[in-house]
Amino acid sequence: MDRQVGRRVDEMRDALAALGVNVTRRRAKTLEALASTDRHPSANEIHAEVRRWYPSTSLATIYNTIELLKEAGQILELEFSGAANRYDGRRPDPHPHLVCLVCEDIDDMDDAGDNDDGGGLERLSRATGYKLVSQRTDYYGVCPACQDADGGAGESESARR
Amino acid sequence: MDRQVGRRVDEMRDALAALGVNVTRRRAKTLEALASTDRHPSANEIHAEVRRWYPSTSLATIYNTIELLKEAGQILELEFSGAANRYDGRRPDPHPHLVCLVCEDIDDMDDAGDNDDGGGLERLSRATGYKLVSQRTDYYGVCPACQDADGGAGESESARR
DNA sequence: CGGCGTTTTTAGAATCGTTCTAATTCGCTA
DNA sequence: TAGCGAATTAGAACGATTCTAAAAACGCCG
Repeated sequence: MDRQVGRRVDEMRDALAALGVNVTRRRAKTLEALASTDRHPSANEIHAEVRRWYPSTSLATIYNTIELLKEAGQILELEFSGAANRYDGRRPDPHPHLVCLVCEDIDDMDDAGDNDDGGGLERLSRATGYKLVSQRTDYYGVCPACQDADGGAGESESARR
Repeated sequence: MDRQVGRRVDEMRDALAALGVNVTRRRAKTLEALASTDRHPSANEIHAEVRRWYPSTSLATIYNTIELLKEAGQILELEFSGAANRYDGRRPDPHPHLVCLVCEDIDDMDDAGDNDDGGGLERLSRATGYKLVSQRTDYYGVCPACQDADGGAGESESARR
C-alpha cells in the first residue's frame, strides 16, 4: 500500500471515527480497495477484493460500509440504472467523469477549468431557488482503447442497427 | 393539445416514421404524454396517462416506445439507480437538470450560458481521446417548495441523522 | 477467564425497475 | 374473410440493492 493510498485510507478512517463508526478489519479492507484504484469499482468488484482477505465477507457488508462512507462524505457514488453503481473513493467531491459506452470503464476527467466547485453551487442556488448540495457531470463516449479495438475500417458505421 | 405540444408530437412522429416505425394509437398517446409535460415523468407515470385512453396498455409497450424514441434521438433518459428513470420528451438534447432530493421533482435548468452543446463535445473529444457522443449534468438539492414546506425553524439542522 | 450487552456480519429473502418471452391480437391487403 | 407481419399483452425473469432474522465477534467488567 503506497503512501498516497495510505494517506487516503487514514482520511476515510478518521472521517468514519468522527461519526462514531468503528472501523473493523473488513471495513478497513473496503477502504483500502476503494483508495487503491482509479477504476471506479462496483460493489461487486469491491466485494471480490475484500474476499481475497476475508473470504466469508458478504455483499451486504460492502453495501453497509459504502453507506457509512456516504454519510461521512467520503465516497462519490455514480448511479446507473442499467448497470451496477460505481464508486470513487479517491475523490469524494463531485467531479466530471468519462464513461466508455463499450467497455464501461470510467475515467476521471482532468478538471479542465470549466467545472464549478468552489462557490458554483452557491451561485446557482441563488439563481435557481434550489438549495443545491451536489452535482454530477458525465461525458459518454468510446474510450481510446475501444476505438482501437474496433477494427480499423468502417468504425463510423459500426454503431448502426 | 396546444400548438407547442402538437408541433413537438409531430417532430417525434416524423422521426419515428423516418426509422420505418409505425406510430400506433398507443404510441401516439405516449408521445403526447411526453410532449405535454415538463415534469420528466417515469415510465409508470406515462403508463398511467396512456391507460386513461387505452386501459389495457401494458407497461412493456411504454418501454418499447421509449426504446424506439431513444433510437430516433427523440427522448432524453435520466437514469437513477434507486428510483425509476425519468424522461424528457420535450428537449431530447442533453441539458442540465435540477433534481429535488426531497420530492424528486426534476426541473430543467435554464441554460445559463456555461453549458456546452455546440462544439463542446468535439473539443473535449480531442482533449480526452474519447469519442464523446453525449453528456449529462444534474444538480441536486432541495426545491423551493420543499424548503417552504420544511417548517420555518431549524431547517439547517433537519437533515442530521 | 467467564458472562453479558452491543455491534457487526451473514445468508438468504424481498423489493423494484426494467427486460424478456411466448402467446394473442390488431390492422392490412388481397 | 383469410392470411401475414407487426404490435401488444401478461407474466416470468433478471439484477442490483435493501431488508431481515439469526449467528458471530467484540469490548468490558467482574
